[in-house]
Amino acid sequence: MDIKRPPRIEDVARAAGVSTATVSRCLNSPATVRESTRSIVEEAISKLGYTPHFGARALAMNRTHTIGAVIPTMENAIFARGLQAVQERLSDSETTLLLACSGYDPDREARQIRTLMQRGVDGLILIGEARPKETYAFLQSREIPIVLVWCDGESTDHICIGFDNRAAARGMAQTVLDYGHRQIAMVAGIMDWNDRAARRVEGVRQALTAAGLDLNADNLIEAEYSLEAGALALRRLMSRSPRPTAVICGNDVLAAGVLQGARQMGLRVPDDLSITGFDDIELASVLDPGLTTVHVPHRRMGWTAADRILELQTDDRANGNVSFSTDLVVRGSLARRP
Amino acid sequence: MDIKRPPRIEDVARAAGVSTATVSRCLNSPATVRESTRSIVEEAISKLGYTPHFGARALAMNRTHTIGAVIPTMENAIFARGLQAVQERLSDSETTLLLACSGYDPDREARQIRTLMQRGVDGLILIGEARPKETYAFLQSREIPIVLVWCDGESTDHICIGFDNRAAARGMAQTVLDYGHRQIAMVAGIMDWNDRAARRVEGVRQALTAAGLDLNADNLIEAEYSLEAGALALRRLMSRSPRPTAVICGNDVLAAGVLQGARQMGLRVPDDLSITGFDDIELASVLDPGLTTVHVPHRRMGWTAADRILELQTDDRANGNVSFSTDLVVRGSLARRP
DNA sequence: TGAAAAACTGTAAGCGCTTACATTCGACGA
DNA sequence: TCGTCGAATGTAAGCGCTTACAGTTTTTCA
Repeated sequence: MDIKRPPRIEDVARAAGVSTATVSRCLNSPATVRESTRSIVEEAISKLGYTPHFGARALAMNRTHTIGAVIPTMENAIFARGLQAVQERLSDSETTLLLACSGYDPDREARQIRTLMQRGVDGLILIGEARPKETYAFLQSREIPIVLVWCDGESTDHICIGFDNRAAARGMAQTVLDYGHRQIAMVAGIMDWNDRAARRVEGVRQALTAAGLDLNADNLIEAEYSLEAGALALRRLMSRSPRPTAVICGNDVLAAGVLQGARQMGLRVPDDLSITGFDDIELASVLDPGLTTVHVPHRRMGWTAADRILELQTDDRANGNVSFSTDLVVRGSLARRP
Repeated sequence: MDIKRPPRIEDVARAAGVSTATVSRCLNSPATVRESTRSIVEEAISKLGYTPHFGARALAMNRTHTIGAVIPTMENAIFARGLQAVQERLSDSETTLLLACSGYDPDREARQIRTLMQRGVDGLILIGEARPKETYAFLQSREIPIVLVWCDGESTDHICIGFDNRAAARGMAQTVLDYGHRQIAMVAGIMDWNDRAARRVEGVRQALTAAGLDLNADNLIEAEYSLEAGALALRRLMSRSPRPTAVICGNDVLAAGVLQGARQMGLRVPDDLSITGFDDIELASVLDPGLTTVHVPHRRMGWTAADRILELQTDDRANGNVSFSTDLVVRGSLARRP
C-alpha cells in the first residue's frame, strides 16, 4: 500500500502536471512562477509529502545550507547559550548547524574542520584564534566564510565576533586589587592553543604588574576546565606561603571548583578567601556565595556570528569585526581583604 | 596557481592512471582492489588532498553516514554528557551527529525531525516517548532506525535505551519519607508531552500514597526547567500551609532554583527545608549543600544508544530495549525532618 | 488588432559518486 | 602453447535536483 520510496521531484511534477523545473522553481525562487501554477504545485507537494533530497540538492547547487561549528566541549555550559543563539538565527534562514567538538585539542579541531568541510558546510564558526598555521592554511585553501568567536582578532585577519579577553581580565584583576587584596593568585585555563585563556592571564598580569605585584609560577596555576582541577589547584596554592587572599580564575567552572575546594578545606568564602570567575554562566549565579565574574554577551555573540556568516554567504565584502563590551558582575564571592 | 575547485574523483583517477570506479572501490571496499593498485591510488588521493563530495556520495549511495538527534535543549547540561558520549561512539564509525533542539515543544520537535529526515540522516535518536501520534506516523513512514533514550519503552514499541523514571522517583520519595518528612511538596517539570516529567510525578505520588499522603494541586507545582521557575515555585509553596519540610524536584535545575529561592527567603537547607533533585548533573555536586539526587547513567545511555543505532544500520532485527538502573545519591540537601 | 516585450514554462545537460555488468588480465593445468 | 576461470579493472547508467537556454504564452502598446 504505502509506497516506501519517498516521493521525488518528478512525482510532484507529474501530479501537478508541470515540469520538474517548475517544481524546483517553486521551491527555490517562487517569485518566478505564476501564482496559479505555484498553488497547484504546492498542493501536490503537500499531498505527497514531498521533501527535496538533500544530497541531490547539495550536488546540483554546490551549497548545503549547513554551517559548521567546532567548539571545545559541550560538557560545561560555556558555549551552550551562544550556540543556541546561533541556531535560532540560522533556523530563521533555513540553515542547519552541524556541531563538532575538539576537546581543546588543536589536532582534533583540525580533523573536525576537515570533516565539516567534507560535508560541504557553507561556512564555519570556530572558537578563538589560536590554532596551528596548517589549520589556517587549510581553511584558506577552501573558500568558505569563516567567523571566529570569543576573540577580537588581535592576531588574525579572519573576522572575529567577540570581546577583549585581556581587558576584561585586567578589569577584573583591578577590581580585586581595589578590594584591597595583595596576595592574589590565579587559576588559569591551559594556555596552550587557547588564546582566551592566555589573554586572560595577560590581563591579570598587567593589572598586577601595574600595582607592583607579580604573576608567576608561584601564584599562577594552569588547570584544565573542570571542578576537580579547580579544587586541586586551590589545594596547591594554599600550601604555599604567603597564602593568597583572593583567587582569580580563568573561568567560572574553575572558580566553582576552587569554591568547592575552599569548602573542603574549611575556608570561608569570601571571609577567608575571595574568588572570581569569568564568563558568567548560569552556574555563577546559583552558587553560594554567588560568583563575582565577567559577564560575556553569549547570546549577542551567537546572533552576530550567525548573521555575519549568513551575510558572507552572499556578500563577500569582509564585513568588520565586532568587539562587545563586557561587564563585571560583583557577587558575594569577592570581599575586601580580610 | 592554486586550482580553487577541490579535486574530484576523476582527478584522482587520472593522476593514478586508473578508472574512477577503481578509486571509488579503494575508498569503499579496499579489499577488492589489488594491493599495488591501491597504494598508487592512495598516494594520488593524499597528494591531491582529495576528499569525496558528501552530497554526491549521499545521492549515489542513499546513505549519509549521519545520524540525527533531537534534544529538548542545550542550555542546561542535562543532555550534554550523554550527547558527548553518543558523539564519541559515532565518530569511531565515521559517522557524524546532527543535532537539533525542540525546546520541549512537540511541534517544534516534529519540524526538527522532518528537517533531519530531509537531510537524509541514517538514524534518529530522540528523547523520551511522549509525542503526537502524527509524529510517530511520520517516523514510521520513513524506514530509518529510531532509538528513544531517557525512557524505558513503557508506552511504545520503539527501541528504548533508558531507565525507569517512575521507579527512580518513587525510590527518591521513599527515601524522603524515610527521613521522616510528612509535609512533602513536589516541583515537577511540565508534564505535557514529557513522559519523563510525568513518570517522575507518578513515582512520587505512588510512594506518598502508599504512606497515606497525597500529591495534588496543593503540594504539586509544575514549572519549566529553569532556576527562576524553581525559585518562584518554592515561593508559592511556602505561602501555603502547612509548609512543606521537603521539596522533591523533577530535576536538578529545578532543585537548584528551589535552593536559590530558599536562600532568598532566608530558609536554611537542609535544616528548615530539605530539597532533592533528579539527574545528577554536575551542578548537583557543586552546590552547597550538595544536592541529593538520582544519578542517571548519562554516558552509558549515550554509548548504548549510539551502538544500537549503528547496529540497526546493518542489522534490522530489533535488538531489545535497555533499562539501566539508577542510584540515589544522598548529599547534604536532604536531612531528617526538623 | 498585431507585433514586440515580458513573463512563464519546458527541455535537457550536468553536479560527483557508486555499482551492475562487461571486459581484460594473469595464473594454471592440460 | 592454449583454453579456462577467477580476479582485477573499466564502462556507463543512474542517484534527484538545479538551471541555462529554448520555447511558449501573456501582456503591452502603437
